[in-house]
Amino acid sequence: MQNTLQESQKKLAIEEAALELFTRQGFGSTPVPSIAERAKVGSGTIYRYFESKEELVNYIFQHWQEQLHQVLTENYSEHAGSRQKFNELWNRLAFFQSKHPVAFDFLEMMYYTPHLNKESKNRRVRLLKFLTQLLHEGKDDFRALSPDALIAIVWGAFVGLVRASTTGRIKLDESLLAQSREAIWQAIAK
Amino acid sequence: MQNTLQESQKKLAIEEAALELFTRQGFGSTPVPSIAERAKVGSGTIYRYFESKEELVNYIFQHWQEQLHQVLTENYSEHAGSRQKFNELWNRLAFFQSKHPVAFDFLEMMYYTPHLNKESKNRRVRLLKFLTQLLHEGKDDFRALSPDALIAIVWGAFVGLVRASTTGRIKLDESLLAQSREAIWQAIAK
Amino acid sequence: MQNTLQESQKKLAIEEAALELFTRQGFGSTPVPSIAERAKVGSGTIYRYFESKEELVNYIFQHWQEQLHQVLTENYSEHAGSRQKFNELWNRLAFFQSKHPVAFDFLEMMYYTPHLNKESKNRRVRLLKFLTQLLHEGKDDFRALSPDALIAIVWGAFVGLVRASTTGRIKLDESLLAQSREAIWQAIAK
Amino acid sequence: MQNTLQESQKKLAIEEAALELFTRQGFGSTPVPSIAERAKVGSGTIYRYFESKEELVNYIFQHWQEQLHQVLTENYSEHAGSRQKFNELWNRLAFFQSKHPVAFDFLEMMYYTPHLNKESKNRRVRLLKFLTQLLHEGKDDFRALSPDALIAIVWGAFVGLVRASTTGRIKLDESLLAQSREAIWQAIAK
DNA sequence: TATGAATGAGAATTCATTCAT
DNA sequence: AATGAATGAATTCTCATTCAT
Repeated sequence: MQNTLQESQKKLAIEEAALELFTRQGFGSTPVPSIAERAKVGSGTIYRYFESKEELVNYIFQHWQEQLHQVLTENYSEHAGSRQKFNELWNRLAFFQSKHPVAFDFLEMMYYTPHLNKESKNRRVRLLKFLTQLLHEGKDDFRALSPDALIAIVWGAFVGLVRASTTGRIKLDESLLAQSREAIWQAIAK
Repeated sequence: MQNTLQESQKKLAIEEAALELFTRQGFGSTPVPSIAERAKVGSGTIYRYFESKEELVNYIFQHWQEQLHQVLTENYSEHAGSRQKFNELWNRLAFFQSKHPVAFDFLEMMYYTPHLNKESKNRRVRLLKFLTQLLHEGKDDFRALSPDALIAIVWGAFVGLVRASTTGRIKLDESLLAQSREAIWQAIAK
Repeated sequence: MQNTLQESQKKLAIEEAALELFTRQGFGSTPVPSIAERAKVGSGTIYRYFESKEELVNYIFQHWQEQLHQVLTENYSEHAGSRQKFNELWNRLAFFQSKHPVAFDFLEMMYYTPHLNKESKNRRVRLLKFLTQLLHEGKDDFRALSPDALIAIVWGAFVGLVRASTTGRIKLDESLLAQSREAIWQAIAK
Repeated sequence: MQNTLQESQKKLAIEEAALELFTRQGFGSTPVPSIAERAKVGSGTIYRYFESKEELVNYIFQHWQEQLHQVLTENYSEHAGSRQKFNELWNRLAFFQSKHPVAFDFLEMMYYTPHLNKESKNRRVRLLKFLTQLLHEGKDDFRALSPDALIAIVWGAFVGLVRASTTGRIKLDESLLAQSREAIWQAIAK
């Protein structure tokens, strides 16, 4: 059985179940046996793939952080203007969130947690650095705020919309996404 | 011992310790005895004041949500314009966050958790309704987005800045606060 | 305040509450604070009168065993016949049980428990010895069984009737008491 | 491992240990870990088989009540006379008690306890109903007392003998059993 | 490789007892 | 004398992890 290119079905089921439960209940309130049950595997099986619950949560974090990284960074058109780059970024963020809403919440929730190890935190930092660089390149087009502050505003606003959608206060559809993209652009543009 | 006007010192110490630890480690990863230790009380003492760990977390949530509510809602000038109202709101948010940074993080983190009961969630909703109403009153001055969406953007951006500050990426001082207030205004203003 | 002849009201309230709760729930399932609550005293007060929960249960046992002893042994007519003595014994047992049903159950329940100390067990033995002697005196009138066996039968049958009455299967009134006295006499008489 | 016909060895060891300790010390004075220790299992194991300590005690009660029921009710000869039926009942009671002395004490002790649930109490009532019916069938041969009263007397006397044997006051051998059977017959026979 | 029964350390909670008032 | 808040050891129960099959 080819296990090089393709992860074991069981391992995937475990990751999927853990992602769901960690996100819904938090790391500390999620028993390993309940992950096993949801993944339809024995709880011993989890320990064939992951050394511990901590390793599991870090693995998942890194996996999805990587996915997010790829979506946000791949194939950026070099000669696009700041506005286009921003639109692109916003759209990709929305794309990722819509494809993987639970993973997005998970990443957002776990990053401020003591359960992540150095490497996991680094992965996040790496993405932030890319975004910083992106904004830095067009800095003349942006409000006189540090790239980090601009990113905090954009990212935070997006997360705010996602949360409001999760709690049912808004419906985050194409139209709202486009309108809010325009709104946030106004916030950061010079 | 005067216990009428003043909450028991022990109870306050417990609330304080629990706030800190829940925020730092999460509800499920915080053992009751560690709260007791930090509060410098016996662990049995916690159960004299709170029926369970769940009751404790809800009590703290409701207490701070109430504080936040007061800060954000008290004494609004009726005849202020939208811009002034927005500035006021932002400033108050910043004021509360700077006075009670841990409590702010706690509220932000716990609201999306299954550990809160109905009443706790209601308290949050009540605040959101107030903000909705505030924006609705000046709706002609705002971008054509639902009040809920506008709030999500403003609140989210603010939280984003706080988070970036917590992780050390930015320094959230008076100046940055003022600049970002201006930025977000541009996002929501018509 | 005279405390020599008369026990403190508080002490009596504690004994009364403990008797009730120990009997209903068992020694190990009765918290000291719940005794205090029922006795309407502070839980510290219990420890002014009794060194420990164990001392309390033994005190109560000895107290009621003493009462039972007195009722069953006082003023026996020397020149009564065996039948009359038996009737007298049965009637006194019934009298005590009807006056102090909870105490009777308590004594019956606690005697087979490891919570009683030597002295408490001795008190019971002393009563059994008296009864043995009583039966021994009239041994020619009784079935050829050891006094201990006869006592076991009589006492057991009485307890059986009390239990059936407690669970509501029978009504232990004068008439039934008299009839069963006659029945048991037939069991032990020669 | 064949687990269809045979209960798990561990479960049996737990039941056995709990039966012993509950009987000796009472429900409330028996810590779960001490049951585990006696059963030579980890204390967590107990909770794999029983949801709680309460469920454990009820399970054991129902199990042994069932055994007692079978012994006392199986294969009664339809055309036996009252005297023979009574002898049979007494002998079976003695048989069960001699085979399972601890279980007999346990049943006797627990029935008057608030730790049993409805179903457990019902099991006992079912047996009493059977006995009532048995006595009712031969009611012309018995003293003019309600079947429930007669049962209370017989059962109580038997328990009295068992208790006296437990405390070492008598030796409950074949001969004494036969003699006391005759004695009790005299108590209940017309 | 996969399982899930078993474990015991650790979690939440209770309670016998103490002690400051 | 009386209280009841406070305590921490003990109790019930959970769960991360192991291991025999």
